[in-house]
Amino acid sequence: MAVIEYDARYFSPRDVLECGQIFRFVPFGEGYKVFSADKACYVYTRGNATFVECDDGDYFYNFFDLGRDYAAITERAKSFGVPLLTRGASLGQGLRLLNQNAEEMIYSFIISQNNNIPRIKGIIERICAALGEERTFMGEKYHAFPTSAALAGAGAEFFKLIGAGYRDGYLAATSARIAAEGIDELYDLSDDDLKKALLTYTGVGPKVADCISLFGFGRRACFPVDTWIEKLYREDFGGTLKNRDRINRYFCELFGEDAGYMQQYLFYAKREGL
DNA sequence: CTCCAGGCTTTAG
DNA sequence: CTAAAGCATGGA
Repeated sequence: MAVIEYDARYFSPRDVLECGQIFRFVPFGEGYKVFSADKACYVYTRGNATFVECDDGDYFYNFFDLGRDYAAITERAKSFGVPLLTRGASLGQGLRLLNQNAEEMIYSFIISQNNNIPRIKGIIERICAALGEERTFMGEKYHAFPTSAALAGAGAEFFKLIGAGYRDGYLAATSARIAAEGIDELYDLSDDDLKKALLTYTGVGPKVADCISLFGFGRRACFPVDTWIEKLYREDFGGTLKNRDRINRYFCELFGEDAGYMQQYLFYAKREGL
């Protein structure tokens, strides 16, 4: 069992997990058990340090983005002089952007559309329980996120049955395509070309493509615009645009290379009612 | 009852 | 090109 230790000021399990970038985690012990692809870890804060216990230290070091300096990122966030962003970067100082499995992100965010986080978590949990390979971590069983082949084999009826709603067809079509083609060619594309490519998958629109790029491909310049961002755009930035693609362009130009981090601080701040 | 949730597809103008 | 209807589900 590998154990990673990190400065808790810039690594808060709660902030990292409860900000909507990941849907597979459960409260456990002093912190949480977190599941990604076919792996698991136990993350908790004790004193001034946050610990990650797992079987694959390299995977979770990268997963939690521990090679990156978030002191610099929060400082840059505060430099814009936007009250909501400053509050988000201050109270959400322990937030980090995760580097998650790309295929898991594709399916998870297709499910997320026009949906709420508790229900998204439930749908994903039922999919994993039914189709994911069984594994063991810390003496307890869990299920890996299913392969695209397993998802494709289940078909639309299965997704309907476990409560995915109208997204059943999207999941069936996209899993069938990925099971047949794979996604290897996506990794080398530029940000713009990756987004265009993602938009060709059934059930993936602009917002979902940005989430997949940001959380699944490490494209930190992406800025997903959802209902919360649209609201804070109006209320905290005095924005008047209505088209989400234009709002996306506005924020990307404003924040540049690390727009994705700023998006998370803003999303966090708005949802926490800061 | 209506409204909303990390929106997308389809159709109409 | 933009605008709007339709879409499943569950909680507030």
